[in-house]
Amino acid sequence: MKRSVTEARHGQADTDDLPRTVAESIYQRLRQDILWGRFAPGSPLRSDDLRSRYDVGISPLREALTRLTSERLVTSIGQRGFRVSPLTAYDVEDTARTRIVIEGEALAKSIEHGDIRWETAVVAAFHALSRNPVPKEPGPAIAGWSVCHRRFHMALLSACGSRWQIELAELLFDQAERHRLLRGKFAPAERLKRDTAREHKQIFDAAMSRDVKAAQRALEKHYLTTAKQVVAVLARVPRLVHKRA
Amino acid sequence: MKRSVTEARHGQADTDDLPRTVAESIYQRLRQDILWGRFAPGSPLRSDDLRSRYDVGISPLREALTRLTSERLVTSIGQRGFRVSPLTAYDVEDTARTRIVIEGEALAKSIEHGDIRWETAVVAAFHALSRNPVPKEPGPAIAGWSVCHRRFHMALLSACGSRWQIELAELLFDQAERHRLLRGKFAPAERLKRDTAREHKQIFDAAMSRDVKAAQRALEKHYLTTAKQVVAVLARVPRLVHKRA
DNA sequence: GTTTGGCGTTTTTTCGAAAGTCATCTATAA
DNA sequence: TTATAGATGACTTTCGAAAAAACGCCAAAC
Repeated sequence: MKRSVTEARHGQADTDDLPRTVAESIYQRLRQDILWGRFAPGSPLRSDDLRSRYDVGISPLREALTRLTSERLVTSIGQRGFRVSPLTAYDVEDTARTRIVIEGEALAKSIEHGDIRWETAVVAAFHALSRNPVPKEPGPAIAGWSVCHRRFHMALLSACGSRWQIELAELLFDQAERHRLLRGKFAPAERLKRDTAREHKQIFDAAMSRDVKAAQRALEKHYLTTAKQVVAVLARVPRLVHKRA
Repeated sequence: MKRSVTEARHGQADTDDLPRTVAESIYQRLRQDILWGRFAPGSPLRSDDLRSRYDVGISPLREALTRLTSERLVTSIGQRGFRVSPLTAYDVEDTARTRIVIEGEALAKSIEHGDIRWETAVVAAFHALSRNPVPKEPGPAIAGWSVCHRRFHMALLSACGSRWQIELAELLFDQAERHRLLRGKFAPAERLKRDTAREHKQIFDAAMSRDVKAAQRALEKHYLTTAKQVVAVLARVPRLVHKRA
C-alpha cells in the first residue's frame, strides 16, 4: 500500500516526498502560498514576478502552474496567463457536497473492512490531532495542525480499498483547506464559535464503534458547518470573490 | 452554466475548445494517442522521440505531459522522465467502482432536479448515440461513436448541479475510455458478446421515467460489465500489464 | 458619442542549447 | 570471483533569449 520514495507520482506529498526537481519544490511552495492566501483569489500570477520571487527559471515555474491548474487552485486562460482561481460561494458549497459523496462512501467501506491496523492508525492520528491545539490564526503555527488534520481525515478513509477515492478525497481536501484558511485569515473570530475538536471526536467515536450511519452523519455535518461559515465570510468580505488583488 | 469560448480551463474539451497554444494542441494529440493505445501502457515517453514525432519544442511537450500526469494517464518519476501509466486489473476495477459512486449520486440528483431542457438534451444525446453504429475496431471510425457515447453519459449527469462531480466524472470517463479502447484493440471479439445499445437504452428509459434506483442499477451494471471484460482481456494479454512496449 | 485601427508596451509562450542526473560499463583492487 | 570507483553515454531538466500574442492608449472615422 505504501508508495516508495522514488516512485513519487504527482498525486500527493505523503511523508517522504522530498523534491527531486526544482519544478517539484516550486510547486509545493506556490501551492502553500495560494492555500494560505498569500495570493488573493483572482490575482494574476505573472511569470516575471514569480520568477524573481522564487528565484527560478520559467520552465519549472510553468510546470508548477500547470499542475496547480489541474488541481483547480490556479486558472489559466489561453495566451493570457495564470491567475489564482477565484472563489465563489458555489465553489465552497459544491466542494463540501462532493466531499460528502466521496468520503461518505469511502468512510463506510473503511469502517466495514478496516482491520486492527486501520483502527490503530486512526487512533494515532486522532490522538495527535487532539493534542495539537487549534491555532488562532494562519501562519507557520497552523502548519502543524493542518498536517494532523489532514492525516486524521485521511486515516479514516485509508482502509476503503479505493485508490481513486483516496486521491480524489485528497484533491478536495486541499480545496477545502484553501476555503478554511481564507476564513481564518479574514474572520478569525468565526473559528472560535465552534468546537471543531468535538466534531472530530464524534466522527472518531462513531468510526471506532463501527457505526457507519452515525459516522457519515457526523462527517457530513462537519463539512457542511465549515462550508456555511466560509460562505458567510465570503458574503462579508466581498473582495474575496472578485478578480483583482 | 455554459463556459465561454475564451475561458477555457484545463478541465475538459467541451464543444468549441480550439487550441490557442501549441501546448494545448499537443496535449490533445498526445492524449488521444495514449487513449487509443498508440503508446502501450508502461512505455517510456522520451522527449526527443516526441519532439520529432509531433514536431514541437520541449516546453509545450513537457506542459502537456505534466497535465496528463495530473490526469493519471501518464506517470512521472523525478529525473527519470515520463511514461504511459501502466494498467492493472485493480486500476480498472477501482475506476469502475469510483465512477459508480460519483455518477450514481450525480445521476440521482439529475433525475430529481432535471427539467425539460435536461430531458431534451438526454433524448438528443441518446438518439445520436443510437444512430451511430458501434464500430468494430479502434481507429478513426470509433472517434464519432466515442464522442456520442461521452455526450450521452454526460448529458445524463448534466442537471446534477455539481460542477465538481461533473468534472470528476469526466476525468474517470477518460480513464475508462482507455480501458475500453485497449480491450477493443486486443480483443475485438469481446465487444460483440454484449449488447451495449440495450444497456444504454435501459439507463435511458429508467432516467426518463424518473426511476432513480433503476437508473443507478442499470448504470452500475453497465460499468461493472465493461470492467469485467477489460480485466479478462488484461489476464489474457499479459504484456498490457507490464512495463516495456 | 461610439467604434475602428494603428502602434508601442507588457506579458505569455516557445525554442534550442547548457547543465545536471541517472544507468551502465569497464578497470582495478580486495 | 566479487565489490568498488570512475568514466561514458543517454536522457531529463533548467535557463535565458527570441518569437508571438494580448493589452492599453490615442487618434481618426463613422
